[in-house]
Amino acid sequence: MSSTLKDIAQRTGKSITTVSRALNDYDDVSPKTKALVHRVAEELGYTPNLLAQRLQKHRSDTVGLILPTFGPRFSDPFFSEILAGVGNQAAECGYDLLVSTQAPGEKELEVYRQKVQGRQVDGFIVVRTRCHDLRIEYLRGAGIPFAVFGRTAGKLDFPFVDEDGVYGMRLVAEHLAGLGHRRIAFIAAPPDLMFARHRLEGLREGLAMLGIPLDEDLMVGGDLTQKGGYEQAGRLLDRPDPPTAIATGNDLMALGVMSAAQERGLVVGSDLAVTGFDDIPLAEHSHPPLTTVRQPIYQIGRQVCRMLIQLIRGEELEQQHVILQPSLVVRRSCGSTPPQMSPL
Amino acid sequence: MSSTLKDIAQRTGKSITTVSRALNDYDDVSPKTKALVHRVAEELGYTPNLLAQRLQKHRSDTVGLILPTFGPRFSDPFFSEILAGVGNQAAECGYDLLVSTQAPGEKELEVYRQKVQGRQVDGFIVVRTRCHDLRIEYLRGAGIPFAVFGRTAGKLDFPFVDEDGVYGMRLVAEHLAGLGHRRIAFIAAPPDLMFARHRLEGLREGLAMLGIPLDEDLMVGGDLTQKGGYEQAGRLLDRPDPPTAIATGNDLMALGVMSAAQERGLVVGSDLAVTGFDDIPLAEHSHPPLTTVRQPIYQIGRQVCRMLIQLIRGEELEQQHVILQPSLVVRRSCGSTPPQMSPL
DNA sequence: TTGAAAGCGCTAACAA
DNA sequence: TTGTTAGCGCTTTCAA
Repeated sequence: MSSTLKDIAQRTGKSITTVSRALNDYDDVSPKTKALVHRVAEELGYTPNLLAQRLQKHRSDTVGLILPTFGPRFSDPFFSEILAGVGNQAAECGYDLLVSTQAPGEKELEVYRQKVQGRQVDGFIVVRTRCHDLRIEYLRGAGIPFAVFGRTAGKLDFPFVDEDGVYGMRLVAEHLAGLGHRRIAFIAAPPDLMFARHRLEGLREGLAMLGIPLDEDLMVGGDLTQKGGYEQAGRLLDRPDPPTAIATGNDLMALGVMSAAQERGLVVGSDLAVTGFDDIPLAEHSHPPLTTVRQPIYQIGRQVCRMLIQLIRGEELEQQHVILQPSLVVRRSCGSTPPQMSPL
Repeated sequence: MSSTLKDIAQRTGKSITTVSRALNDYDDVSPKTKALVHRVAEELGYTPNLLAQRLQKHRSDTVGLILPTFGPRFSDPFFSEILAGVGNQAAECGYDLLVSTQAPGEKELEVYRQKVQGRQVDGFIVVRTRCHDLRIEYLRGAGIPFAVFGRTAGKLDFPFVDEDGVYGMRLVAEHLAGLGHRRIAFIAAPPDLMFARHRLEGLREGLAMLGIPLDEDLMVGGDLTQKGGYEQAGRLLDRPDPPTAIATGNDLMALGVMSAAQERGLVVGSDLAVTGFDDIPLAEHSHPPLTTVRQPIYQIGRQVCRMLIQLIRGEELEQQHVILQPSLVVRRSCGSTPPQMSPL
């Protein structure tokens, strides 16, 4: 059914070696032979057995990506976009993408180990970093190439791309303050996630710089889901002294916040300001459209993947560390006039 | 850095063969030798080279999944859930998952071919079927195992799992009719997708059975995105004779419909009924919570993957064709009282 | 310009 | 119970 070099060798009367070299376009093969070999290869529908090639070359031409996800009802746009970015970049460079989903915890490192030891991947992409990230420690120790989306609290001696979450949330703080808000709540992302820390820090700094008092009771934790945002917002809004603005650590939670507010008869944009972070596609067409901080996840995915491949190939990295400046996307969830006439 | 059978053989003074058999727990190896080999393997941190194993075994222990996605701003919860389902099932069975994203079109089959010919995968999962699906024709012709989420308009001589979209939309029709709606619009999914056809058919049948006239002008096409739903709903609502209910071919579009309605000052649930299809996580916490048809995507992903693996292993399939009955999830977007007290 | 031979790391048939 | 031999499909010295 599937032909090999041997088949071509037999048909052409050449040796396997010659066939191999002809196919790989070595210049020590006569043009005539090359043409012959190529023709026969075509006829036979030859495709190299990548497994064999890889065994011999000691590379898998595959990058690994393990999505740190929880449970069956998993549907974080962040992962979709990062996957598309990494996947497309890998494909363009001729690499395969090996994907796994594995919740953070005990078994997580085992999966990394297994893929590394079994030589199934040439390198890893790590996404959604934790402050102390065992995955990174493991990969560093294993001496295998890896590139990271995000930073950690420890030594940043690895290649990464990250967005400047501190700056992003400072923009939010300024925006809300500029609109006159003084009681600002924040539904943060889980504190073990590094980006959560940055975003929280950015908000704190921003408010401090503007001289706006910060009520610790209004700083609550969230789980990144719409449901989580909904629940936390409910609690915040049901307080005797509810906030006038609720900022969140990601868009999904912001959508939940809006639902909770609307359920209570509040008009988002006038009775309550809401902001998100990420600018997922859903943010643009929510009601009202969500004011948020734009993080080009897809592009970051591509860039991290490109970094990794350069690393694998032993090329010099143009930049070892990339920190992107996010921008505020003002829509209508804070009641300010959006820059465009219509959200479309 | 990484040890091989040879290393263990040298250290133990045994032959490579014996080591291999000891490690694979053959019963023609003395317990003593086994123990020795295992100990040394442990010491050396031995992990088999999967590439070598696979070459020799003529299997890749990998299943392929190519997400038929469009463009960079890709974020369809459908894909996230199917990915999680397939991925988890594959992992449980000891299979790797090779993922690609590739928009439908010219180059699509090339990607399938490449993975098949290169022996990179033992089989494929096909998702989001088209009425005439070239991917399926190719795989059928290539004689490689595959299992499908969805059906086609052609001969159903392949293993698949699908949901009964006709039935699902009939439930929607009944629900809306029961609430008194007579002018019902439908924003369909792209007509080349098989599930789109089923759902449209279900709505038509349902309305016909109930004796409700169907206005062809209210049957419009959508692109599965929230934005698409938003735009189409805008047109429908701006008509001189707008519908009182808008059903959609998937949840994402329904969310867009709600935005468009709310932007026009309509109250979803009283001024306008909206329904979706899929029951993605977002549907539960939208505002108002979305009445939709529940399709257990994650579970289907698992099941399709299990099927494929059985096929690969040459096991008998319990069922070649599975069609699941979806159920209506009544929330508040149609104004009916939800069955529970609160959406939580 | 070409081919023989070795080897990547592993498994399996066959002998001993 | 163990080792020898061969081979998966490919690439790469090294000689011819």
